[in-house]
Amino acid sequence: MSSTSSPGRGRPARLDRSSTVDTALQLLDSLGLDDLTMRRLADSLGVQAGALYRHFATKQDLLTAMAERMLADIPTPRENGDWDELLADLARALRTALLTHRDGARVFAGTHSTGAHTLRFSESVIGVLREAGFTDADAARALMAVANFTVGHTLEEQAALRPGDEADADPERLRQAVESGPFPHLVAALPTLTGTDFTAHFEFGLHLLVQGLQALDESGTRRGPGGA
Amino acid sequence: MSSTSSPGRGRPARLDRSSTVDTALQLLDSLGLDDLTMRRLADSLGVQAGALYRHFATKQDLLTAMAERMLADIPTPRENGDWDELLADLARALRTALLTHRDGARVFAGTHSTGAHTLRFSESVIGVLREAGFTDADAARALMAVANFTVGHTLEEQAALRPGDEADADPERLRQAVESGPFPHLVAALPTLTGTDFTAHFEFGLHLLVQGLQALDESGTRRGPGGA
DNA sequence: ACCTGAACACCGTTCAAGT
DNA sequence: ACCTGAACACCGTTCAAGT
Repeated sequence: MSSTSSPGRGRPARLDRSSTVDTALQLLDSLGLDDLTMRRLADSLGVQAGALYRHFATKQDLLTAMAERMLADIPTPRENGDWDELLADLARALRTALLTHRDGARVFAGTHSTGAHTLRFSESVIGVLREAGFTDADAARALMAVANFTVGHTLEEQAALRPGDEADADPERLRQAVESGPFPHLVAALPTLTGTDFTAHFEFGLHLLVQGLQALDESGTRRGPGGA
Repeated sequence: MSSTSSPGRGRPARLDRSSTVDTALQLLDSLGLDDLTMRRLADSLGVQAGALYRHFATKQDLLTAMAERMLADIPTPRENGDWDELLADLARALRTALLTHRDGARVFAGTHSTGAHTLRFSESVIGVLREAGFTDADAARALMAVANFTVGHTLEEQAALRPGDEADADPERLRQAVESGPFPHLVAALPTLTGTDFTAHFEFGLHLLVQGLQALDESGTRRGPGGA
């Protein structure tokens, strides 16, 4: 809204990290990660490619800043609420954040931001779990499990929605391969495997993880009934 | 052992897909994915880069064949045994297969093989679950959840073990970022988060997924006690 | 201080021509 | 049939020189 730069219009553009990341994310959406080059980004900014290196040490540094930016809008969890719903909402917010940009999961998976947004997300997940009574170690490992599942899932989801024109070169090749071999169980599962309700797939896996944590909670914490 | 090619020795090497994939995987281990180029692979095979395109349509095609090969040694599950242990063993075998090659998870995540080894793995997972009484759809979604978690985890594991010299530029930067901000929960979780017992991390997440499936099994199947 | 111009050392891929 | 040689259209990154 009140951005100080109008990238791509005026010729003698002055760069800064923030508006460069903005433009890079727009370019990511229109070109995809494979075609997002330092030279094309420089063009979009009205600048020579070398100029980018005053602000980002490497392309990897740029990608890390883009990944960090992607998590900017993930909200902090409510103060009240059950831990299992708060945790699920954080996982959903992460998936949504990655889905917001083309190849978002691939950018995120290829980087390791230690920026404020990324840390705030981790703090939220671990906070929800520690305040629910989980061990420091269990909270940390639950964060990793949920984040790794979410990234893995979204990587698949965005890969499945990528190619050619409308939907499916992949499902058809898979179907043919499965049906021409000794894979009876796969044949039965094929309708679901090639289905495109990725939200349902994600919710299934997320539910398993949350259920697993509930089992751990009950076996470890020894709560009396009706505890406030 | 009885390989028909001696890549890198004789000059007028004849190429074929199988031995080219062998050499590519060796090169992957020594150079890493970012430095594995068609030209370097061609050099290793004593051939010009263009010659590779008689056997692989694109580099992506080569990478898919490499991913497929990585799963070659994953065994079929025993006929007897509890479904939860069989499932966990398949997940462990997938992680091990990806860990066997440098950047293995990155290669695998970037491809979509429909080859025999990949299909056999999927068939095994779905078979274990369907024979345990799970729905076709639940078995399919459980496969996706377990595979996505395993790939996501191994991506992180191999990324953490990559860089510079021995261990940690990353953990130190993370520690400093966490401790210089308002992240009390993260501080408490930091020892576990920066810990290097990736097997323990993996087993934790895997346990959550299996527990979740057990809960689903019990709520859905309505088993009497002691059923054989 | 920040950007340009130009270069360095590469890429994936294609394709006529050789054998 | 399969590979060579050479090219095409690019890359990420560096750095003296300009302003």
